[in-house]
Amino acid sequence: MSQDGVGVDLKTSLGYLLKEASSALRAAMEAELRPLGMTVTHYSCLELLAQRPGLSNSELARGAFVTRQSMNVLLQALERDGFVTRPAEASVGKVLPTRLTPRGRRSLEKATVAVRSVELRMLGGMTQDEQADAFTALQSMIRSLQKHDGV
Amino acid sequence: MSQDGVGVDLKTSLGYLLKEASSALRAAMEAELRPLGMTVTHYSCLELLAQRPGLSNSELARGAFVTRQSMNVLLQALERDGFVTRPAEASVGKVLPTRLTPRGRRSLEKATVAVRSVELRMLGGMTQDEQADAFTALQSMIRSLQKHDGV
DNA sequence: CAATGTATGTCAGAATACTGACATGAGTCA
DNA sequence: TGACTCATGTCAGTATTCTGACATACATTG
Repeated sequence: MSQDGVGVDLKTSLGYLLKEASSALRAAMEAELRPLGMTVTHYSCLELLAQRPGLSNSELARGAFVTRQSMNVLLQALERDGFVTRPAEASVGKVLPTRLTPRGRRSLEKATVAVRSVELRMLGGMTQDEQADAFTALQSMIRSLQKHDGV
Repeated sequence: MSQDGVGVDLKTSLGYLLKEASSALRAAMEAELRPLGMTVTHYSCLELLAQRPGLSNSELARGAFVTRQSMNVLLQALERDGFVTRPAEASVGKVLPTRLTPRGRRSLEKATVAVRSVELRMLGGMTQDEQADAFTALQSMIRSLQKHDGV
């Protein structure tokens, strides 16, 4: 467990730290959602739909950071289990707007409480200013990374 | 694509932003590593070994944020392809210290250049102070999240 | 010394996400 | 109008990671 400074120290890399924080957050969320029989992607999908009803499969995929193929199988399962509904045919184009059912909304409510506790715990040791700094820093990173490849 | 503020705005959630940044970073890294025939986990493993030779399978798994089972299959592939070596038997306990081969080191060098360019791009739009703020903020989040479950 | 707890390496099966590919609908432009 | 580009939904197969389980090795504790 000793640290021999051969080359770059991973612990000084913002990229590594970013991955570590994201991984810790995901693990904490999964631990909270597991008792509810929900995965993080599952929850993300429902939360997105609650905030923006009528999102399409592709839009949900982008919002949950998975491929549209992955989101598609998830949506089929959610539809089969009665958490969401999609029209059988598209009214315009091929886009099928998705909406939460009452059951989906109830399921989401419990999950939201659990997830919010995780986020609050994560922010617990930070001042308001530190949170604001982190916010702008993360936005800056995202912007820089997206600049290069596409979009 | 319009934003109706139904409930919590995901764009104001630090957790969501964290996931977005991490996802963008991973995507950018994968885009750079793909031409080299390498995945992010693959690269992480090699980088960890370069910095701390002799790490065990479990230690590598924790460092790369995957399970030790996942790291095990990766190590078997890396060993088969001659990038790393592990002793046939443990000298103490069950721990098998892993080391890079010259071939593994050469492979890592190319990858490091690619990955470093991504990290530099990510930090491009930030001042030194902003980077320091982000660093402490991320560390704070990690600490808070780890406090609750284990360790 | 024996019992317990913790950590490791590994195998097997299941869950999840991915890449590749195709057809369809909408917008653009000559 | 017709050719082209782009985005979407979806199917199929592959790849990766995970969970569960087991045997083993060390440390601790009575």
